[in-house]
Amino acid sequence: MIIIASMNQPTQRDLRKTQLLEIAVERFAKYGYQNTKISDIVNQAGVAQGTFYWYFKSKEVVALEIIQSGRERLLEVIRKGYRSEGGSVQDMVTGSQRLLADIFRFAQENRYFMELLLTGNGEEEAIRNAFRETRIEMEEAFKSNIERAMELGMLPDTIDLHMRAALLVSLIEGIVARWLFGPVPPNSDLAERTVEQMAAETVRFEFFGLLGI
Amino acid sequence: MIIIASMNQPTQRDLRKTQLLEIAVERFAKYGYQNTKISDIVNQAGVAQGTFYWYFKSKEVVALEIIQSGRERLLEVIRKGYRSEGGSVQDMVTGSQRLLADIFRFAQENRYFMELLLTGNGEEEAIRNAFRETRIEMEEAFKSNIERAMELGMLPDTIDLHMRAALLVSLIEGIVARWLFGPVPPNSDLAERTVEQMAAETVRFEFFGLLGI
Amino acid sequence: MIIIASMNQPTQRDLRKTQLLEIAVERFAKYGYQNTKISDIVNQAGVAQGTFYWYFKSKEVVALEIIQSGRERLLEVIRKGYRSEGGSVQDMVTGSQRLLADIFRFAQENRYFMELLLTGNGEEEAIRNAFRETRIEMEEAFKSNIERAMELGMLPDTIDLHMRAALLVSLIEGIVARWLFGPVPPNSDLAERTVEQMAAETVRFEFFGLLGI
Amino acid sequence: MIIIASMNQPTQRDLRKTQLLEIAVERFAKYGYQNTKISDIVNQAGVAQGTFYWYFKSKEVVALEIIQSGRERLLEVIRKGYRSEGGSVQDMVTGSQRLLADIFRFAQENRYFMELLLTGNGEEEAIRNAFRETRIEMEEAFKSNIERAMELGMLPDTIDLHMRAALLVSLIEGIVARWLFGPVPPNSDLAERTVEQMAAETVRFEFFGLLGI
DNA sequence: GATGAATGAGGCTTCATTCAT
DNA sequence: CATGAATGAAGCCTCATTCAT
Repeated sequence: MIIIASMNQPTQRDLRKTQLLEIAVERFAKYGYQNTKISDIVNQAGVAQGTFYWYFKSKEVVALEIIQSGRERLLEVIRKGYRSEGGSVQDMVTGSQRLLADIFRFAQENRYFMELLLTGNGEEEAIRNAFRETRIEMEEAFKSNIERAMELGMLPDTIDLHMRAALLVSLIEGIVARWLFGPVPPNSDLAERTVEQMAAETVRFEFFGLLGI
Repeated sequence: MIIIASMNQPTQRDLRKTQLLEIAVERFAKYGYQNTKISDIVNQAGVAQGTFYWYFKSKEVVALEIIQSGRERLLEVIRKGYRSEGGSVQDMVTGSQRLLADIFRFAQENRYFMELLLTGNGEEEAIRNAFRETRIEMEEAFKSNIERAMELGMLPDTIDLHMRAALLVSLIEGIVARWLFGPVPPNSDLAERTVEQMAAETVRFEFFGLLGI
Repeated sequence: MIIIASMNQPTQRDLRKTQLLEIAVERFAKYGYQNTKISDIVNQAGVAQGTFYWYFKSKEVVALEIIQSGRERLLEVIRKGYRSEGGSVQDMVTGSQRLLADIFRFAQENRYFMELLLTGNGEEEAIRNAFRETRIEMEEAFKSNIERAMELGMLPDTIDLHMRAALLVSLIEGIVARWLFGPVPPNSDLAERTVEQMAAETVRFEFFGLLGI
Repeated sequence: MIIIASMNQPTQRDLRKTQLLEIAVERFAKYGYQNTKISDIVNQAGVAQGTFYWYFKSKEVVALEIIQSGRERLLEVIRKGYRSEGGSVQDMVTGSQRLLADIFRFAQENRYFMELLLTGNGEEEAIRNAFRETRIEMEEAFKSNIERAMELGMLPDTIDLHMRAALLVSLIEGIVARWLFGPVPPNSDLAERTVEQMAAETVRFEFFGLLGI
């Protein structure tokens, strides 16, 4: 779901633009950027080829608009994440679980954007960079959360900050990707899980590892 | 390094084929499958365009050969991994650390293949599938290791098997990708780590999570 | 300056049409007919794309209107040129100089039209023809002037009429083009000349050539 | 006629390239750069569209190659022009007539290139510039010839150097254009003239003007 | 084995023109 | 009168693949 900022009624123009963006993000995610032809998009939208260019300067800028919009919304979810000031370990776990649930929910509601973000690659330089930056910002957001927890003495310093952030984001990105887009082994039931189950199991691994309680 | 099976001396033909494969895997990884033109490959190799087609039926089969060769070698590394029959938790951790180190070393020595495997996407159906299958096989290999450990009572059953395997492979894939290919935040020192450091820190997170010893 | 024929006050409609014509002639001259997009014209005029088609049936007719209007005014200047009946050589030179000055002045005041006329080419058939015809009419006007002078015995018949007319018009067209639109060599001071200087020097060459007095 | 530099036998490659260049220059001259489609060129040559791009990077570079090649050959003709050191007026006239004949002959043998050079306009920036530069160089070549003659006292200094050069080149360019490409008035016999006639009549006007001997 | 010229389908984009409001 | 969204034909160029030599 892509939202066009506007105070009140979306105009006819907004609607058409949104339609094209949604078709684009879906096809980019499903078939890849390069395998998505402008003609595919406009055919699905039921408009002429030229119409696309009334709304977007080029194929590349559609992709960039999609990323830009998704990036902002995703980072907002993460940043309003941990707000906890001190508290017990249990508080931290609960807070983390809530954050993970928010992220998983966002991913579920923006599955094509997330699929693009997590698996997109091999496209033009500018697009590649937009993705990289988004993922870095995401990692930075988590890193500052972890940093705060370490300063409050809530986390041991057996593993260093950068590594922890990298491990944590790896975990989240990987599990979201598997949950929503696969690849998943034949008889795995991963795809059936709810947001809450995903959050609960992930947070347990996050804090306690394989040996966890 | 791509190896052509042949009983003895590699022939002239093998050498040229290997050269083309190596150039291809590097470019596929660096620029993506679709952004790699046959003309790029042959130019870099210093041969004529037509020569490529003497060695490969099509662009697609080069990719498939690359995946096939890498898949076999990677799975071998993983499968000869845990061999431990029972033993203490410490034994399990040590075994796991050794396995991780093997995987990291393999990734380092086959960085273009790994980059393709972990970040490749958006290419033709057949190639997409080959990657998916490889990653599933990888997850299955880990799953059977975890299963054995759970049967031996070495791991609590607070998290179910599939989820555990998914989380574990997410962790490994994500951290390898960040370590070798990025994206990595500006002042992260991740890229400088040795195989052994990576293995030690990852295994700690694997077993004990963020709160780990 | 393009003038729309109308008995009294120019209406709002005339003004808008004039504005569009002026923008069009300027851009046609500066960038060429084909490089001038309707969207460029309407953007510069600050109106919508569709508005253009309320005033003109097509892009081509704008060009034709421009040529038509310019052609009439230019020919009028030339035709009211030599009126001299007999007289001395000096009279002829003076008359010719006055005519040249008129032409140069017209060119200065209608520089975009003149640029189009003298350098325009490569556009659609109809437009090409309109230009050709205009230039032929121009040459015919000069030819009849020369003819009269030859009949009156004021010019020797060493060079034939057609050739003389062609040479004369070549001279005028070429020098106007260089004076107003270039290309002009780096340190040439041609562009700074006034109408009167241009006329004086050109008429001297016209009558006496390189060796002239 | 476009010539590819090569020591001996033109290769198959040279022949094809020459063929495409010749078709291109002809169509550019006849219909204009923008009205010439790559498909027109390749159809006329009887090859596939893609073949064009085996020889030229783009439509623009064909035009530039054409100009470059023509420019060099034209300037060579002009520069080896006046060689006369002093001498009588008659020598100067004779020399000039020979030079004009050379230029006219070149124009006749390279009519499409000349048509492009003299009437081409309205195309892409780079092409426009290439033409401008060529014409400036041409004027410079004439200017240095005139300058020498003035230094030797063979020409009066009633008209200044720049103006003289501009007038002279206007004359030549204009008369060549009319002779070979028109526009020419209905019953003009200009087009039938031989190189020698053209040179004789032009040189007379050049030195003596309308009143000339 | 190897070359490099040739092919041709197909993609992205432009832009004059039309049309409902 | 005016708007601006929509159209669709067409052009340039790319590139995997083929093929004669």
